[in-house]
Amino acid sequence: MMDNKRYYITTPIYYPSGDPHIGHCYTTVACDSIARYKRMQGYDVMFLTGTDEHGQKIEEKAKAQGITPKAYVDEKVAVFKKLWEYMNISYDRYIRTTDDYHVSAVQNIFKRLYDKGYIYKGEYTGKYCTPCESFWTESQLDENGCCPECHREVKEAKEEAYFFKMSPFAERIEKLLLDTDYLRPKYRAQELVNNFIKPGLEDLCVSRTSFTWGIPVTFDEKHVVYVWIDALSNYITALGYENSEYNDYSKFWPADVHMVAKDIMRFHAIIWPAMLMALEEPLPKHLAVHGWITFNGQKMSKSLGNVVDPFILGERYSPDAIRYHIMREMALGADSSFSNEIMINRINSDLANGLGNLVSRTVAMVDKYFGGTLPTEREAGEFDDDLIATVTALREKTDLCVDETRLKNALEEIFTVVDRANKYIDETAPWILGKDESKKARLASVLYNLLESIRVISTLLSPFMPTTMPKIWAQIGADESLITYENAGKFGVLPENVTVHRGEIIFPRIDVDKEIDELNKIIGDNAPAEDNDGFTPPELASEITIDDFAKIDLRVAQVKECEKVKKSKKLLCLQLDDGFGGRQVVSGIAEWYKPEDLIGKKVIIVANLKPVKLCGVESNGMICAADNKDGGATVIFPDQSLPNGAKVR
RNA sequence: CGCGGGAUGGAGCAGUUCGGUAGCUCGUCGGGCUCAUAACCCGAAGGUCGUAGGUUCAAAUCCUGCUCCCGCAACCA
Repeated sequence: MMDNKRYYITTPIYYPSGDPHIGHCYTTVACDSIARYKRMQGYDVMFLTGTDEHGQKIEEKAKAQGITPKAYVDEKVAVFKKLWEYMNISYDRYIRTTDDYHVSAVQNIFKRLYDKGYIYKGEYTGKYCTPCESFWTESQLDENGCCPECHREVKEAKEEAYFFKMSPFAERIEKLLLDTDYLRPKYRAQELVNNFIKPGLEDLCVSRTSFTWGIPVTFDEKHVVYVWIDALSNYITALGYENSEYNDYSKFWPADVHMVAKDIMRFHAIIWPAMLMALEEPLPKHLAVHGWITFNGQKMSKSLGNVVDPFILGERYSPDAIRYHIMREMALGADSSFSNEIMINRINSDLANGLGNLVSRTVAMVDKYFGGTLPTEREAGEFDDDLIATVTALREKTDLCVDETRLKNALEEIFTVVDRANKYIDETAPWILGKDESKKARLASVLYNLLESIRVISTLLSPFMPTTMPKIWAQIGADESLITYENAGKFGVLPENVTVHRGEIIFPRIDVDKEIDELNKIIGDNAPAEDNDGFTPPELASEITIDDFAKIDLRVAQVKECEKVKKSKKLLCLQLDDGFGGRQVVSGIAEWYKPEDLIGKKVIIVANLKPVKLCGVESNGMICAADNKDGGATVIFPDQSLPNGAKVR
């Protein structure tokens, strides 16, 4: 029987190209809460987290700091681990993709897939910058279509690379997504199938020769294993798959839950199952996808200066309050907006006013009316049954929510009971009972029922707030041996003559206005130094000669017609009078300009740009625009009196 | 017509599978209480359930058109 009680849950392995922020906390805290809950239920839990430490970006970051990639990641990993310690994350194992056992395991996996014929050698085509010896994808190129590093021209080039065959698994993956409850929330499945599987699964490029900070392919030393196989296999190598460092694979695989944010859903929903299918290994049971934490409605980003530093918040409100807020706001699949105001209001209303105050007033009454120790005489009353029924039914409800990774709902259920208990105090009015010597037994019953309610609530809450709940147990006089999952389903566990210990206020109330001011100040201080009213000019491109400039033919032209390109959000299609009989240009400015804003206006165009097709529409040239400080673009409008076709120099 | 999700009192959400009194949290207002962290309890106001039609005795819920938002993809010369 006990053999079945195993639970394996993972966070993604994070990419340590910067310091961790509250977004990393989100996934990790969720997993930690589930892991703790499962342990409480008696499961043998494996909770894995770690870091994905290879790749070009790390290589570059390290180079910029003049240190080795390993030294760079060592430093970052220390910060991650410090944060997890601070947030009281109870991971059982921490995997680093630079760990020796992982490296050799990945090499073995790569070789196995090669031997099975699922990996083959092919050619990778992309944009190549000769001076930098680097390949770039279209989207990495700079605004002129040049190398993002040196801003010189790139050319189409090919390099040999290894590819992983995805197509043999398309049908099985489609079934996995549509017909099983693998993906949570499931409504994302249709989108994945339509976008990636129906058009035909493309083979995946799984090796690179353009950088060296990676796991070498054993049978072809020029190549390093690209992120997919390296990173995704962490979930099994950490259990000892293809290595002898650990020996838990047969015990814990398949995983019960992989928790990920939506930006990496695709890899976990399609590529990871395909890899496992190729290896002929069982598939994980669930992939739980959550949204991002947005800050005041915007996605958090360093350049906006709105990255929330968990250490700062934790210092002010305690890590448990942060944990609570994150989990309480988190809905599976959807983004959760984070703002200082929402967080503080939540902490105040739920933790301070609701739970904290319930503990405080209950303990205070036991103190006041009985000197801290309840007498053993009891007298039942009319509201008891309802309270007891609500409390004893709670465990089953939270069990269900946790199993379905709906942590928000689990917390909602628990706080419904907090409210019920607060109401019970009003219903029974202990302060009136306290004035009547003959009602002492009834009063003792009321207070005992409250202590028991608090015991159950705090037990079930302890996976979510592991630091604070023991403080509550101490106050209500609950010996920790009584704090068990078993007892969370029962009423009447505390000794009849329980003694309480009034202590510090568990969740202090926060002054909203004052705190928001101070937080804004802190966040302001953390934001990058701003000049130009928030606009930071990009670095200058490398020097060119007048001859180089002469290669660019800039002309004045007038917009004759303009319309949105259908199937595109950002493109406008413009018919221009360029003084040479007209031309059609497509420009990515639809987000900032309506067609009617532009008709009749003169603009400056790059007239000798090679034509391209965008979204199927031909574009002959480009319209000059400047980045504005809102992150948008502002078209450069020359004087309306200039003739069409006039050269700009 | 690329794919998918959504629009419900001031804010954030549930309800839509299998039509039948529109519910929750926060906020606002009024009342109560005093054990407690100016906390707690009760009550009230506030919604043409995006829009236009259709089916029905009855539609937030089913069907059709439209508008707007979001995500994915594409693309952003």
